[in-house]
Amino acid sequence: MSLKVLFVAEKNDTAKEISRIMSNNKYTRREGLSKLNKIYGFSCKMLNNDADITMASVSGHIMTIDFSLEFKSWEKHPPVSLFTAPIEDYCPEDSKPIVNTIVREAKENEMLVLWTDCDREGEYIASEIRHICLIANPSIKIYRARFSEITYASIHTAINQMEMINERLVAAVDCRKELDLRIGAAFTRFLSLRLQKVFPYHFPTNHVVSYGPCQFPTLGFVVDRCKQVEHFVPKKFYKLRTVVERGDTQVNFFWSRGGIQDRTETEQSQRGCNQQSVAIVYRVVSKSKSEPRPLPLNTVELEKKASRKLDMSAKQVMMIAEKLYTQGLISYPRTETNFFPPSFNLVPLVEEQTRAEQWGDTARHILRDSPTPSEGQKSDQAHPPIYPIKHTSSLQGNERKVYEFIARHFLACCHKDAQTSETTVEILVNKESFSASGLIITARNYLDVYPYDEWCDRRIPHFTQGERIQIEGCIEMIECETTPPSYLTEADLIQLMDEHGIGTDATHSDHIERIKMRGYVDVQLDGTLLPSKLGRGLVEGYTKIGHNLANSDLRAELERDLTDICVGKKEKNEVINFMVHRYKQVFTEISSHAILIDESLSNYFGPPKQLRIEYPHERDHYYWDSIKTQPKHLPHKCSYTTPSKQKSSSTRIRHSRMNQHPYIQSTQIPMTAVENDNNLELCYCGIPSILLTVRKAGPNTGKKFYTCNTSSCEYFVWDKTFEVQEGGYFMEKIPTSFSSRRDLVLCHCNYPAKLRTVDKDNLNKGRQFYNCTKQKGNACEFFQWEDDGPTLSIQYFKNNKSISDNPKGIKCKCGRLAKLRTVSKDGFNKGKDFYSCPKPIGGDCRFFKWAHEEQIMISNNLITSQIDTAKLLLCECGQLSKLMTCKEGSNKGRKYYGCPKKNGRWCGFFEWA
DNA sequence: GCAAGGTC
Repeated sequence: MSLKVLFVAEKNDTAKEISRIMSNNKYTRREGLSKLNKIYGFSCKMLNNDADITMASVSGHIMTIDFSLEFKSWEKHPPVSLFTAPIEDYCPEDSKPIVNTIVREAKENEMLVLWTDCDREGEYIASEIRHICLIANPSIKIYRARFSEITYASIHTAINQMEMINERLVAAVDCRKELDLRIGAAFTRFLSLRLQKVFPYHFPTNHVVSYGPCQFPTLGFVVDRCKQVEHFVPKKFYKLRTVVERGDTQVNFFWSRGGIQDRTETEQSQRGCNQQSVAIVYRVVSKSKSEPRPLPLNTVELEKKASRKLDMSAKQVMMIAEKLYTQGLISYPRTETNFFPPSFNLVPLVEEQTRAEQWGDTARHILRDSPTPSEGQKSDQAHPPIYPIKHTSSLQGNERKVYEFIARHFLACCHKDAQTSETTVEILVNKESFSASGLIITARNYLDVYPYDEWCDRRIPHFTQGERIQIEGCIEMIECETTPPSYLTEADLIQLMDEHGIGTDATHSDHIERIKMRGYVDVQLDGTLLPSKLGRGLVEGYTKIGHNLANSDLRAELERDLTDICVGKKEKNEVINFMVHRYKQVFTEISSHAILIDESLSNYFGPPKQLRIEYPHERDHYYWDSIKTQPKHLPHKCSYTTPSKQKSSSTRIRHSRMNQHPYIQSTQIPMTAVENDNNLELCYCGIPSILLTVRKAGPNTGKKFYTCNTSSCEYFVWDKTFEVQEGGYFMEKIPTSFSSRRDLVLCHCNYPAKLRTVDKDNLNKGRQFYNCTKQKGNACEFFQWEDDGPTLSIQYFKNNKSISDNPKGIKCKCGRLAKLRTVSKDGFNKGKDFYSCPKPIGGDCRFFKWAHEEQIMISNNLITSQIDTAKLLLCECGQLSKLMTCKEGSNKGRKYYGCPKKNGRWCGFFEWA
């Protein structure tokens, strides 16, 4: 009885090649449910058994992740919530035929062998396939085959040394995926939504201003280079030169000391030399040198060299390479490997190229000496270097250029190094040495087929050692200047990304393309990259806040953590928790200082067109989080105002804002600044905040709140000493003397409190205090020492609901007599009475109870079982809050109350149950 | 509408 075994590879190409090798070319092929992934069949020996093999494949990752439906809307939840929002795995539509094929085949086999690439992502893809197969066939035995190249020897070694999936590698990829999504999405939503509001003409609704941990460092490289160029200060330096005529040739002899910055010293040497009329040939040296042929081609080199030499972007090059690969013209183009394994048979590949009209001769020449490929050191342990498979002469345009480059490069590295002879002639003039050199290519070898390396002869006439040359005193001084570095080309950028570990070989060109698409960089006519106004403004804004998100160190640090997970030094959750916490802190600081980003962008885009501060719940959605997380007293980074200049009057405050703040000039929603002289509420900038009144019609009309006086931070707090209720009372904060205060002290029942004296024998004997005038049982719990500091005073207004409205003495959660109020908001419950805490909103205990039980109406969208009726809470927009459960994160399972509204109408109310 | 990573 034969073993029935299912093999699954990472891509169809690998599946086919493994099948070919293991079956000695005797395999069958049938269609799968996915057009691109065929199913191969063959028999072989496996674990000392006969085995019937079914070889299937996937196309990279099967599953992907995204936030749960609840968090898909950009407006429903603040971006900061994405740091902890639930994430779900799902199977995209185009993966379903692949999954269905694997499921079908897994049911038919007793063993599964995973042949995915031998890297971190390959290990993860293996785990995805395992997951699917186990659902289809829970008893299937699972093994992992590891191979570093697709050769007979490697495949047979892999099958005889099968292993288990390395869970650490899987955990590392899990970690990367989650962090990339959370961090990328949080910052992208935050920035997009903000700029859409602040610069609506430049960033209309739905315009995306993205952040990603790879794309932003890529932008950072471009910005850095641009700044290096701009800040470059040229320095003068001086050289000496003399020109010697020999026959028809003029030979430039340059001062052996090169260039020096000291002009006086150079002039002294020049004068000394010019006193001589004769130079002596001191030394003539000729030496042979090898000019090495290129290394076998990997992806990074293909992108770099082809984009340099073929006038194409790296992305274009890769897209064409992929097309050539699918046409069977070249090998797999995503590879890090730059050496051919010893077992690799190059001869048939070179033979194929003898058919080429332009380089066929070189191919024949290589075959005569047998190919000897150059050898690099890099390997991805999965793929060979890029080489041409079939010759074709039918390609046109850029496809032809890329194919020709790959073919010529392949032949060049199979050829021999070029040989040169370099001759250096040194002359002495007044003890100063001058030299000239020439270069002759003695054997072109690989250069015959590789025009991308530009070598040419630089001939020098014959000189004899000891020879005397007339120079006739013509030593000249040349004044030079140092020059700035050049702007980055795509090739330079790929080099930097490679060096700093930004992205992978397969994604470098994607990241470059993305920062072009987002409008962060512009491509110059010469192909170099310059940061756009947007790209530059963003990097400058983040840097001003103190978090340069464009720095590549952030990604490098994550890569180190991922490596630590792979080697068992760290745990996945440890890294996720740490990074989420850290980036959330960065996010909070950036969101509370985002004015600095606006400011940086306004340097390029002009003043913002819209007032940022409107009605609190219409402010940026991260507002809610910044209040909840209370990032108090961040370093003062405001640049607009100083506290001392704006304390005298409300009018002056407003003028100072209008004069100094570009946003205020285009205020669309009028606000009133209130007398603020004694305000000690400091905003996050550490300066006195301003007290404003909500003017916009809505449930909070007339309410007052403190916010940053310069709009430099996101500070926002409802004023707890003011409250305007329908027909209610008006509380005003006034510092009162103790004597004048006496008649005004009210208890929680809103009755004048009674002044009493402690008569018990204790430390407070004789001390006076206020409490409720009513008898025990009916009295509220108000208590206040008479000799305490300034307190609140209250003026009555008409129609105040009184104690008679709470005859049952219903108390709120903080022990005060609950206040009877009426729902004024339009809606199902308008006009209904309810009891709530008497304290102003913001400082209240959030107690809620309908005045008449029979009136209890629950919105249709709430399910009764979800509501803890003992704790009905009103959210900030007047709705009954909804009891919900955290689905993920450190608070998983913990219940909380939140605003029940959806679709961007969510008010931000939140309280742990 | 957001990230980065596979592959096609």
